[in-house]
Amino acid sequence: MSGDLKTVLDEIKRGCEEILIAQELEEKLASGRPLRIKAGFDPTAPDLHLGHTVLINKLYQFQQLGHEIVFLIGDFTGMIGDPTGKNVTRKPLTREQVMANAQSYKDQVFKILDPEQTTVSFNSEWMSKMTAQDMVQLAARHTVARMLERDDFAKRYKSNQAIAIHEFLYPLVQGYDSVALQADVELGGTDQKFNLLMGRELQKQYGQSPQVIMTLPILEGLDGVQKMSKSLDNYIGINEPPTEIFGKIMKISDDLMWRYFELLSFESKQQIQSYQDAIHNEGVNPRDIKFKLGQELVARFHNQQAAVRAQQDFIDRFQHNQIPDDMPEIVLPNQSDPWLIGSALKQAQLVTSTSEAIRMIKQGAVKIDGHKIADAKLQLNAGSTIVLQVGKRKFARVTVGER
RNA sequence: GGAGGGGUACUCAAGCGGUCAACGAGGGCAGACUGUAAAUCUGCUGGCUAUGCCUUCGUAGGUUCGAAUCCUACCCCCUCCA
Repeated sequence: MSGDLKTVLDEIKRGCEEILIAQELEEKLASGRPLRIKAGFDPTAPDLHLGHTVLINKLYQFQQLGHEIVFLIGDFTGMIGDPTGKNVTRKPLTREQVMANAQSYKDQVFKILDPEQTTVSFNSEWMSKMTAQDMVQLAARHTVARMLERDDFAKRYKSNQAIAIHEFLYPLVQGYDSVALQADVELGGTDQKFNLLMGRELQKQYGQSPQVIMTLPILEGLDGVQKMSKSLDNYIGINEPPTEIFGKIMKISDDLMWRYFELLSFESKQQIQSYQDAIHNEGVNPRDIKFKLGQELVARFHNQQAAVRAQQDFIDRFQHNQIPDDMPEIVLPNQSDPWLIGSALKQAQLVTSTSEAIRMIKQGAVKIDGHKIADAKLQLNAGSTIVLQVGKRKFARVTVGER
């Protein structure tokens, strides 16, 4: 194996949980022809966060090496619903909905992927042409025993929970997609392993060279423990504003930073290693390395200029304790009684209730124009404009109404 | 169909007639320390122009001066038996 190929392989394997079969991947890469790399996605409306981009980054890597990416939207499989034990058959989305969601995917993933080298396809293209006979023949290629090897099926079967027959079709259809696409490699999350292997099996039976499967880990969220998800509110959305992305990156722990470097950064492994060395050997502040990660990600989802600004904003605000330039502008309506600080904070949405406002004041978290206040019954001067601050991050410029 | 057990704040989980806006833990928020990191320490963690008032312990009634706590009905969850 040439040294060059070895470096390529190293980067391809980076971050992967499992590659089956690694040997075959090496052979396919060594052949020199562009490979077809498949990854499947739900047809539901996407709202991508960094966790989702782990997989997309891997696709991008392949793309950089000149391979063909097939971004497969499972509009047909979406009707079935990936078996979880609770899912019933989902309502099929209308064509319009599918197309709208597909567009939304494109808007998001093309912040990473090169549209020129990406084929977006829908599995209804071939699946909806199948006759009942075709479907039966496809089903005939697999046994119930094999299906029951899948973890969640096995569990449910053992505990006497219902498994509807159509649930078996999900892996079959997903697997058949690989046949239809003649995929060389399929990427997926670790939870997709069974389905990915199904593709291999079916390809063998259809006389194709079986795809290599690569599973990628579920990214930990900002807490460093649980998986990144919107519902746990430990995520960084790729559509978030630059200062948010940058700020959230700065908030992660040092340990998690390296994990993010491995899975999210396009820096080479050597480069990342050199960062670690710099911290350990030269006493470089890890914060400054974190800056690089923040910069890279903001630049990816916005642009280089925004990245520089986000960092400067961060430095101004937190290292120099400056009040930021842009913040929500709130006008408190005129009223006969003077505005009390508690209601004003609530009105400005810096707290959710006046009770919370009073608690915050007691804890010394509230500042007016940068000066800490202690009086929970403070009255604001009618007609004045002030900057209210709660904690380190929440600001609002407030104009107090006349009496 | 029968027999038990249980539903308490964001989550888990005490409380089993007044001192309960409800122990404790986790999470979250804030303060200190920092590098807005982690770890650690401290405080807070129903609402309200607020030494008081209002609403909350599955739902609806009832007993009582007074109920998360007792009674009745209903709904939901779990376990065992058939």
